[in-house]
Amino acid sequence: MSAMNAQIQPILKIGAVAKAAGVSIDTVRFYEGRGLLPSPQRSASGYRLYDQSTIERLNFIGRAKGLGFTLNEIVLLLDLQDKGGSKAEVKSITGAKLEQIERKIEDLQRMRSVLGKLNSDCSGSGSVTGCPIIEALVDGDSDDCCK
Amino acid sequence: MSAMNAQIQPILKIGAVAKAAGVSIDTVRFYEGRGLLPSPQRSASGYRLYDQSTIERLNFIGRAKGLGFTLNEIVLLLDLQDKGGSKAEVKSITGAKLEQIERKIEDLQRMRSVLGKLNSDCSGSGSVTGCPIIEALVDGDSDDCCK
DNA sequence: CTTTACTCTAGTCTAGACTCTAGGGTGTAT
DNA sequence: ATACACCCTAGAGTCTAGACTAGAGTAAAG
Repeated sequence: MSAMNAQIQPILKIGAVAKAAGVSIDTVRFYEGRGLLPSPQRSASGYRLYDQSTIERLNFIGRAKGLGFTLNEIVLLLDLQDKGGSKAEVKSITGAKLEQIERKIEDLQRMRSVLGKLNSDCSGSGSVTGCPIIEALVDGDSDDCCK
Repeated sequence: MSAMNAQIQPILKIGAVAKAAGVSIDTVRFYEGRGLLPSPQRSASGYRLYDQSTIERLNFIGRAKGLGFTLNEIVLLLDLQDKGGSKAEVKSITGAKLEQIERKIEDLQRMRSVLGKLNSDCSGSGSVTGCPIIEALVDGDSDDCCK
């Protein structure tokens, strides 16, 4: 009964999990060092041995990264999942991230509007003398935008 | 005639230019090493000596940074100004930056919309079990957004 | 048996923009 | 004379997210 269960989960080496999750082998080892993945079992010769759940965990990490979370934040998220946190804790992380994203969007929009205006003000022909872009940088017409 | 001119520009030491431009002394030295500032004159004892124009140059750098340019790009911009480039060269730098900013804004907006939806889907009370945010990360409902 | 593919550790390297450290010398006010 | 602020150099450290390397051992196929 217990002797058979040992074979139920397919045993994967690092190359296989990496490939299945679409990351590099280096990344898998790096995540282990950063605490995103637990230390795996090892074969007699020292090879890391994984099962399917590691692929899912790697996918979780990839999705969280895609939403803008840093690895440190992902560790927190994984911990909440592993150790059973509260929804409030999850929301406080995602809420903070959302605000961060919003602030960054606003910054970039300000940059875009200033730079877009300067860019269209500049004729694009002739020497740099009198270029409105350079002039703005020199004498500070763009200061309102810049911090 | 020429003997008098030597005193017209106030001579500033590094701490004074740094303070006037709102950057640290380290930053001034760092910019010198990176080629954003020319090697300044030195006093007999080796102190760096600057004049007003350095403060303006530091302000230029600060404004360009505020618009999203990297130090390497700012070197290019300063070179165009110093050595007299063309408006077209300036525009090619700012145009590329503008596109970069636009792409970044789009990325962030995608993140914001996915994360915002997840965040409002989550009640925020009770254990993490069944939290829509975690679930989305686990089973990939957010994959469309994530790259 | 040999080739090829895979894995191991440990450490270095990248970009970007600083920031800090150690161990000194200089300048001025009291 | 001495305290104190200021300045010098060279180089290392910080943060993020890995990529890459060397040198060595292991596994599977022909």
